Amino acid sequence: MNATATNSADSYSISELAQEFGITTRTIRFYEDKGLISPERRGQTRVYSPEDRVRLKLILRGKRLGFSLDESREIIDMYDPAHGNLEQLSRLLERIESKREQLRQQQRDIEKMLAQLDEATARTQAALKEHSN
Amino acid sequence: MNATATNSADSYSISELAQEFGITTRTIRFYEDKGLISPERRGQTRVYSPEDRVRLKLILRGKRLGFSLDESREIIDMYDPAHGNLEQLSRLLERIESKREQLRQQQRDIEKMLAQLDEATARTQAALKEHSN
DNA sequence: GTTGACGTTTACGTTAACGTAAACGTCAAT
DNA sequence: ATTGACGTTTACGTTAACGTAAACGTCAAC
Repeated sequence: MNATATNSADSYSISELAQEFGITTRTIRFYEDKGLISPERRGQTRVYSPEDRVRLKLILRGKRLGFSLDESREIIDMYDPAHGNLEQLSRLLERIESKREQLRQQQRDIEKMLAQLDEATARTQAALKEHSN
Repeated sequence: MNATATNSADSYSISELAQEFGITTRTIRFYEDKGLISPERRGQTRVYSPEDRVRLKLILRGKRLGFSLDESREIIDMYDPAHGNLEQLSRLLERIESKREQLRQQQRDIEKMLAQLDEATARTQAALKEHSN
């Protein structure tokens, strides 16, 4: 009943993660190629930490919002300890605010679309009533 | 001061729409190729109606939400008079509800991302304070 | 009458995000 | 010792959504 049967610490195999998130192992390796995840190696085999899992989660969440991998990478980079100098830090703040604005735009878009769908539902149900003549 | 200087009714040229929405004319023609817009022709020239403009708006809104052109087409199709038979109508209702669920998922994703960005802001500001030593 | 702004079609090029296949290693089970 | 499940690398293929260039028509302006 344990997801990491043979592993001592919290770690995952590539196929475990693939199955959990409904993606292929090829996809996960592709993300590694693009520098989004860097799992450890036990010999030649990839071993994923809980942090790696979180990164995957963030990537897929970004995907659902239509973000590119580069954009997701940006968001992930915003998460870890801002290690830069003062200028880098203020630019980071700007980028964060920029993302925030983008997300707010998406919220507005969603509201409008949901309203449209409400209307569509109404019209369709009306058309259905017409059919019951 | 009129957007449709030489036109009698409400209509737009391809470059007017391109400029208004910040896209290229090539993009608009591409959407036409894909069957998302079907402007009239005055001779060989495309003439866009207000309805065409709305369609464009919906497409671009979909884009901002990461929807493919096919998905946007679906949403647009949901808007016009549901002309089908009873079975088609109920399937339409299902598709609408499906889209609605997808949008709700996006709302949740956005909430979580915004929370992450809040944390990121806090950490970055903390790092900035460290710098003022 | 030619220049320039705007339009057209046709077609090849490009980038992102994987899919898919080949060819191979490894280890547990039969 | 061979089968099967899982892992690896390398590499070519694919789809979506345009970009870009070529080659041309049209119409008002100079």
